[in-house]
Amino acid sequence: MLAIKLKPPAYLMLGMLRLGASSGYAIKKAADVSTRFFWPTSLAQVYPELARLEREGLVTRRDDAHGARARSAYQITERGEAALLAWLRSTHEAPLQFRDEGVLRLFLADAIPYADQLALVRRLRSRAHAATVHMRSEIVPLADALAEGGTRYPAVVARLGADTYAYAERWLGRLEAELGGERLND
Amino acid sequence: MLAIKLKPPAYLMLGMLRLGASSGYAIKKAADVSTRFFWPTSLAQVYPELARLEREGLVTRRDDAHGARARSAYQITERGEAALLAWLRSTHEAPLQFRDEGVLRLFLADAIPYADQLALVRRLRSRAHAATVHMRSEIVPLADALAEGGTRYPAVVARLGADTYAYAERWLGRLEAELGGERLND
DNA sequence: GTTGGCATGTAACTGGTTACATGATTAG
DNA sequence: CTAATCATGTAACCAGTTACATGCCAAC
Repeated sequence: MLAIKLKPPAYLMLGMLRLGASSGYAIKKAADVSTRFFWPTSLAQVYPELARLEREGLVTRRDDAHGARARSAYQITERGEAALLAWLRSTHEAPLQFRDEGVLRLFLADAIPYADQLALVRRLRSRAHAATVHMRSEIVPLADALAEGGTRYPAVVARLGADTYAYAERWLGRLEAELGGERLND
Repeated sequence: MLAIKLKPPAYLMLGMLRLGASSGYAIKKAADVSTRFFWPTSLAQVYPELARLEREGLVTRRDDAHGARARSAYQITERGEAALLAWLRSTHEAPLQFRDEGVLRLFLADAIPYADQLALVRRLRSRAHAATVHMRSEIVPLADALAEGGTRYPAVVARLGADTYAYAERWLGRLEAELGGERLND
């Protein structure tokens, strides 16, 4: 069988279909409360990508209108399933990449006086705190509910995210304390 | 004074000029060993952006040829310095965003059998391990050398990065152990 | 003498976002 | 009745990367 190479957003959509989402809109909604933190998605990506997947026979589309409101219900095909599994098993790991304006600021913080440095660190910590709280209170419970149906990895990932944010929060808290004590770069 | 709004790559370049890089090439080289992990940059971004900064009077350019090899030496102006400081002090925090194919795979790992899940987790852990080692052995020492000259935040950021990768590594190690013991989703 | 690093720049492309455009259904 | 949400799609734009193009200088 020919190996099908797709980009990550395509696998995300195949995966969401497998998890029960059927319309493009539903895929986007599901992504917003789960993969958003490590793979954000917009509707303008979802619809064209679904059309492409249909052309390639990785999903099938059927009409699923609700009253007069049009809706398409997509389903993953065997070919689609095979492509998804092959990707999940492939050993090639893309290097992690992230971009963050906050950390960039911190990197350049020697340019500003002590009080501003301290304020910056505080802001970064409170941002990490907000992220931790949000993950723990909003995302983890949803993922845990899924886990009861046997789909466990969303909960694993939610917890990884929440814990990592919490770690960053503690780390920045320690930095703040050190700065407070030491009067670095006044 | 008119508030100048620039995008993060522009501030990165202003900051690198402040830290002693003078040519576009040098900025790119410096970014590759420091900001790469939270703000990667390519030469095709650096040169046009420097030209733009010069047009806006945030940097000045002078000729700095080395023999017959052309080179431009840039310097941050007072206006440039002011713009950088204003950005560093501004309270608005852009939300952290990162994209990672590895975590996306983990999120969808319920689709593959137990052995493959375990292999995936192992790969993610070893990737985190490699990142930790690289940061600790390559990046942190360079940043520490800078710190002796009084520029301390690059070392702070390098340590934050190294520690966070190490945390992820431990976390994935625990997950691996749990999976190994529990035979989740066989 | 030849390889690798220094040095600058542009063109084409890719991946992704925001804004636009439209309309139905449902919950308050 | 009206606001929010469901639902689909396109067009324009933006940020960033890769590939191309060129050539000098230093080290081995």
